[in-house]
Order: sequence, then structure tokens, then C-alpha cells
Amino acid sequence: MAKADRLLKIITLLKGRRTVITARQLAEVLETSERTIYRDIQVLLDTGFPVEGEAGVGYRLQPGFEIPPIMFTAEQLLAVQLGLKMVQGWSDKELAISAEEARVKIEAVIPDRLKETNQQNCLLVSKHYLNTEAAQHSLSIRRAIQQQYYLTMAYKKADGEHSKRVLMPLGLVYWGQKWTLIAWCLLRHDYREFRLDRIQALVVESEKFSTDESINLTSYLKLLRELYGEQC
Amino acid sequence: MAKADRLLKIITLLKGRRTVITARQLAEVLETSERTIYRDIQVLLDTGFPVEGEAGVGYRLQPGFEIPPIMFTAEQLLAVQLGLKMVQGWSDKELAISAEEARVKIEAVIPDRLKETNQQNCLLVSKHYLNTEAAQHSLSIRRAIQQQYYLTMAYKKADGEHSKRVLMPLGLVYWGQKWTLIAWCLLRHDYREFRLDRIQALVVESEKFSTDESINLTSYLKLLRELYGEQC
DNA sequence: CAGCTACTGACAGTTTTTGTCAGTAGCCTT
DNA sequence: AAGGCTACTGACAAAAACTGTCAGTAGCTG
Repeated sequence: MAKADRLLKIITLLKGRRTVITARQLAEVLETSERTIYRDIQVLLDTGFPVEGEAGVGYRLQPGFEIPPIMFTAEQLLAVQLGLKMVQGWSDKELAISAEEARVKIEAVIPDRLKETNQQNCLLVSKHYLNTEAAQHSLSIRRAIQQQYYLTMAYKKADGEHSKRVLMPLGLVYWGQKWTLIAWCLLRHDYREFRLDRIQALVVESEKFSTDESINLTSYLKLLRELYGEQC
Repeated sequence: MAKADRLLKIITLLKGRRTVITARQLAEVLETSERTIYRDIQVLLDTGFPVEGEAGVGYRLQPGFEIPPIMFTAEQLLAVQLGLKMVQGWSDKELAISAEEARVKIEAVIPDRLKETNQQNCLLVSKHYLNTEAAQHSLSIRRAIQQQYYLTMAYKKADGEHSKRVLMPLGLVYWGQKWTLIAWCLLRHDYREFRLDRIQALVVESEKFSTDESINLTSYLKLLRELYGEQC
């Protein structure tokens, strides 16, 4: 087997595994010697490939590098760049930072001669939302959704009525200027949707919930589609 | 020079040029023989690198492949994915298609074990805007900005007053649910900003304009910053 | 058509790679 | 602490790949 092919196969094998793989295993699969595998790994390391090896353990990808490079066309990249500006203006502070990092990466790889004609320069996004209280709530809620923590929330409806709820947060929806939280409400025993700008107070509880086949975001969306068709 | 290094340098040289480069030129720069260059090019072709060569002409990158692959972390990718959803919901139909293509590309490369924990599934974006008249205008305006065509526009202010304007379109701003057009107005001889949802009629003229040091988007933004500070 | 280019095969000399062997060092379990 | 497992490295001879020269084919452009 040609060396270049073997290097690519090592990369593929490393990316397809959660657990470590030893030089012996690689040598068997690729029908070569362990010494050659050690040399190949060194070549990968020299070229910056994020592999790490521990004596007595084996090799694996360094955490955080499981996602391979993506190749976009110029048009797709314009959509990505505009989208990142929107995230910077209308999501939460953490996402805004990630979006800025992503934008810097993109700027770094665009050839100079493509920068002059880059349409994204003419597409701007306002940036006032991130300092609102709704945006602070947004970040807390997003984390609670991911880690599945109950929320206790004081809410004020459009008609001025106040209520207190204990919720299983499931998703966030962006409506342009407004975000809403989709949650299972323990008070009403049903799904409910709440506008983030009407939240009076919010506490992320330390108790975890779990979703199942009857209470989860996918079911709620399916329910909405049955009720309203494809408008959702 | 090592073969692997030379291959990378050929890629770099091809990416840095607008015009073709011959095998002789490559051989001189890389201090090797033309026969070796022909072999290297074949290796690049065999591995899928998008180079094309024409007898009597020379080599160049296939159009559409000037932008190299980009490697995002999981957090950055979350921002990209949310951003693409926002573009799909709140820009124009062309950008929405590009955004969908980009999303498909991303989905194709995310390893299966990372899909389960992918937070983007819980972040949704409403999709009603693209069928509005404002979104149709948005696409026409974006093209006119890029190609620098004058616009003739019938506009209705918030107070109900109608006006007709001839404009040099310079940029589009997203305010969440609303887009505005930044333009140089020939009627007022000054910059003006117009809400897309208040446009009554719009015609893209066949006459081209040109910007200079005094009339362009960057100057306008600088002017705004001097007037309002960093709020813009 | 002439001049330029990309392209390919053959071959001998040069360079790189490979597997075997021996030895070093670290991690994990008992 | 010892043993078994792993990653790691240098040396060397044999095998493989690469390189430049040469000769010839084919296509593009003015």
C-alpha cells in the first residue's frame, strides 16, 4: 500500500472510533509493520494532524477535532457569513463569541482577490439585542435545555397577568426580534410557549428531567404540524 | 525538496493566481524537472484536487474551488448552523437556497455520534418572511448593490406620505424582522435609509453607478459612528 | 501552419521507505 | 513494586518509489 493512502486510512480509522486504537491494530488492518505505523503517526504529527498517543494505552484524536474541514462555494459562504452576523446580533453572548471566532476563521482563508468582490460587506446586522434581559435568559435556557435541568419561571402575559411555572425546557424559537421557549409545563401538564421578553425571573434548578417518547421537542413539532400544517 | 512539500506548494501556487501557470514555471520555482511536475499534477488529480490543464495554455484551479476547506470547532459549528437557519428564515430566496445547501454539507460531515448531542436541534427559526414582498425587494436590491445599478423606488413613510426616489443602493441592514436599505438618494443628495416593507414599487434600472471616496457604504458607516458612537 | 503547451512511457541513477531487531520509557492493573 | 501492555527511537540492509533525461503524441492559439 502506498504511504499516502495509508496515511489517509489512519486518519479515517481514528475519526471513526470513540476508543483508542493501538499501533498493532493499525498495522494488522493496514497490513504493514508496527514500525511503519510509528513512522506514519510521526508524519501526521509533523503535519499538524491532532493525534495523541499514550504509552500503554493507544492512539486517538485529540478531543475537539472530530469534525472534518468543510468546503463551501462562494454563495454558500455568503449565506454562512450573513448567518454568523445574525447570530452575533440576535442570539446569546456565548453563541455570539463562537460566531465571531467562526467569522475570523473564514476571513483568514478567503483569498485576497475574492475579498474585494465579497458581497457580505454590504449585508449588515444591528447589534442591540445581546444586552437585553431576554438575551441573558436565552443563554441560561439554552444551557438548561442541553443539560436537561428544570426551570422555575415568573412570567407576565400580554394581558398583564402574572404566573409562576415549573418547566421542562425543550427548545428555543427565533421569530425575528423575539425568541420563545418551548417547554413542558408541570402546572398545565401540557406544552407551552413563552416569550423570553416576558420572563420576569428565571431560576435554573439543580434537578434534572428526562424526556421520553411522549414529552419531547420532536413530538411537539409534530403536534403543531398536525394542527397548523406546514406553517410552523 | 520532499515530494509532499512540493505538492503542497503547487496547491498554494495555484490558489494564489488568477491566471494559468505552466509546468515550466512550476518547475523553475520549485527547482525540479517538468516531468516531475507532470507526475505531481497527476497525483493531485488522483487524490481529487480540482486542477485542470489545457494543452498550449497551462494549469489553473477549477472555478468554484478557490476557497479552501474550513475546520470549525463544535461550538463554532453550532453558531454556523443557527445562523444558516436564520438566513433561511429572514433573508431572501437565493440566500435561503445557498443556506440550505450549506446545511446539507454540514450535516453530511458531522459524525453520527456527534449528531445525538447536537444542540442545534433545539434552536428553531420561524419561516414566514420569505414570501413577503419585502423579501422579493431584498433580492432585487442585493443584486443591484452588487452590480451597482440605480434603483427607482416608490416609498411610503410611516406617516403615510408617498415619495419617488432614484437611488444608488449601497447596503442592506437586518434589524430583526425588518430590513433597511442604505442608499445615496439623488433627490436629497445625501444618504438615506429605507425600510423594505414600506417600498411600494421598485425598478432596477439598466444604468450603472459608481461609488467613490465620498459616496460609499464605508463612509456612511463612519459618519454614523461619529454621530452616534458605537451603537450602529 | 508554427510555436507553445500538456501529456506519457522507458530507463538508469538516486532517494525514500520498509521490516527486523534491539533497546528506552510510560501507563495500568494486580 | 512487578508484570504486561503500550508508545517510542535508532540502525541497517533490502525493497520500493522517485527523479531527470530522452523521445514521442496531442491539443490550443494566433
